[in-house]
Amino acid sequence: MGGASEPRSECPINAAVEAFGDRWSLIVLRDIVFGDRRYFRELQTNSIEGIASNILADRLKRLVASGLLTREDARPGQRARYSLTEPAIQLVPVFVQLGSWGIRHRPTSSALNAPAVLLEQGGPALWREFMDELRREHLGSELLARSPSVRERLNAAYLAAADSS
Amino acid sequence: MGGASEPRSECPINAAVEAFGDRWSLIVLRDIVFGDRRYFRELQTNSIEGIASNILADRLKRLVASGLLTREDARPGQRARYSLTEPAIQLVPVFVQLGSWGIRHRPTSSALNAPAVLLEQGGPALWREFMDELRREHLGSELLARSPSVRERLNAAYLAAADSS
DNA sequence: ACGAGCGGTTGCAAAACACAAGCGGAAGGG
DNA sequence: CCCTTCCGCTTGTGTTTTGCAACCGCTCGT
Repeated sequence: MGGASEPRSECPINAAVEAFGDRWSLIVLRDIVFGDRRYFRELQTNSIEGIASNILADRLKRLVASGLLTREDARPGQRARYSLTEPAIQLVPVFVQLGSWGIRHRPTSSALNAPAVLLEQGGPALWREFMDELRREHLGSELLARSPSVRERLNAAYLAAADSS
Repeated sequence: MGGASEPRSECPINAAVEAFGDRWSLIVLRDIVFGDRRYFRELQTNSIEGIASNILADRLKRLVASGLLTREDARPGQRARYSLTEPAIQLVPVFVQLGSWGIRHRPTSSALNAPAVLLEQGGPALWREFMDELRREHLGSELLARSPSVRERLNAAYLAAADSS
């Protein structure tokens, strides 16, 4: 379980696939990035896809091992918080493109689309703002300014779309 | 085997994960898009990750079933050509972001990086040009202009990087 | 008739996945 | 103290997917 076992190739796309190319890793990361879930139970019980606890435990371990998440302490029996690392935060553009593609080419819910639409329309400037926000929340320095956050706007778009549907 | 079995959710990101979120689908598509491989044996024997023939057969079937590829005829014993569909061509921005991420955050080969770097620097204008090129090659209308193609430039970049390493 | 090339299939073992149940530690209340 | 609740998982079971190697029927050029 310990180690990265020989990459299949040195292709950057293959590297990405090896890091999170399975049916759950991106879903977990999505819930942390967009859903602001940072604890095991939160991730499990609020999962719309219904992830099983053993799979979640395994993915969290792997994502920590591969440097996409960090796990903050917690002695047994206590809440352990997961945080995004800089590499994980830089997945935002990947998520945006995946979301844009999904909206265009698969049947999806307009409510769940709303955040993706907003990010697409906001363009790279909005992505960067969101990434800065994630850095503030996940990489120390939890202080700093408070204007309506990008995630709050994304959630507002979701709720508005959910209400009207 | 026939049908799309109930999506786990209507989230656009989940839709993308369900369509090609496994260890091989994106690799196969990458080889078709960037490597210009359109036949089974080409895909199998030139695969740098070494895909097994049964996995390749299964992925091609699935990608056809989910509308990302088309398979042109071929009675048994004859070459069957696979072509990208419009949804698959629109994965180019996804590939670009995955490649950018891989370069930045994983150990990769500078030769295999070169095309990704070029696409990143070229920006959306170059992506669109490449997508138009793919449309010409894969969606009928195989005619039209001939300036040095984007893929040729990507390959040139790869070869240059491979030589000097 | 023959060999090479074509797109696969088959069998088998190992790994990953899904589902349900349970577990030891910690925290809160009576 | 005891009891309940919540915490992050682990365990056990059966099913599905993967990886590896061998093999198959067909067609085409010679």
